[in-house]
Amino acid sequence: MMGERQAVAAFAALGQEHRMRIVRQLVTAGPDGMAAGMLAEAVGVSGTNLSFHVKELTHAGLVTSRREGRSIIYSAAYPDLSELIQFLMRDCCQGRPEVCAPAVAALSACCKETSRWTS
Amino acid sequence: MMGERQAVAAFAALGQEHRMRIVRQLVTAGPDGMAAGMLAEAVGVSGTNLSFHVKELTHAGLVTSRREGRSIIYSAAYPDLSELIQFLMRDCCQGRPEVCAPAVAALSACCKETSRWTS
DNA sequence: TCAATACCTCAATAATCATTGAAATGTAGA
DNA sequence: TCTACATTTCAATGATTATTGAGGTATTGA
Repeated sequence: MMGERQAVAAFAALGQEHRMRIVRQLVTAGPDGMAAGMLAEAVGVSGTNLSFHVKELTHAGLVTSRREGRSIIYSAAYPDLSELIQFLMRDCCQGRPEVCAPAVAALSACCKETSRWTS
Repeated sequence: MMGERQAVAAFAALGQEHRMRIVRQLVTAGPDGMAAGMLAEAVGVSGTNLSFHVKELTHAGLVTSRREGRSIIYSAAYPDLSELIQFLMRDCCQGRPEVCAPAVAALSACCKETSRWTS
């Protein structure tokens, strides 16, 4: 389960325009991920700069990588992203369920087709 | 609806140990909020420092304040927190519902007593 | 093995952020 | 009005963070 230290690191990582875009790009790209070059172009940063930000995201546990030929492929760390969300939710509910109720409602609608996941 | 700019600002605000604690403390404290002095002690920072961080959180839209006698009372901005969560959820679902399904499951369990909120 | 490609690491610089203490503001009660 | 109290503002300092360019490493195909 995700601790405060780790959650703070993850939020700090997401609190930067380019890193937020990188994560969103990778989440959209899906489990197959994207090569560094493509990702840099999509996000609009130099290769060097992408490398820096991706390393930050990797340390925060939000992104993983693998080599494939002469490319390095980055992917969103789906399980860790999910845990971060759960961390935020868990805290938001501390005695105040009315805070996250609208969020869970929106989420339920968004994920309706997978509502068979029930635990 | 929350935009990227605003979400980045909110995440950046949460990506700092003391600010994260301030927000959690206020969320736990409920809508009645907490006086600055109490909050500073609870979080473990000086009054001056609390003032700085609370201002950051206010700019990020995560905290609101009101004067009450000679105290200033801070409260969590529940609606904005909820929107931030929804922003994260919305993005996590872009074509990949399996990412947030575990989170929504955990959330549903946590907020079971308010499941009458259905939109 | 050579040259080209795709990325990364390192060091330096500029920019932003966190913390502190001193001084100012606004509020309440005598 | 005077004093105590709660909190903020300001200026200065040190600590992180972001970005860049130069040079390095791994992989591929000729």
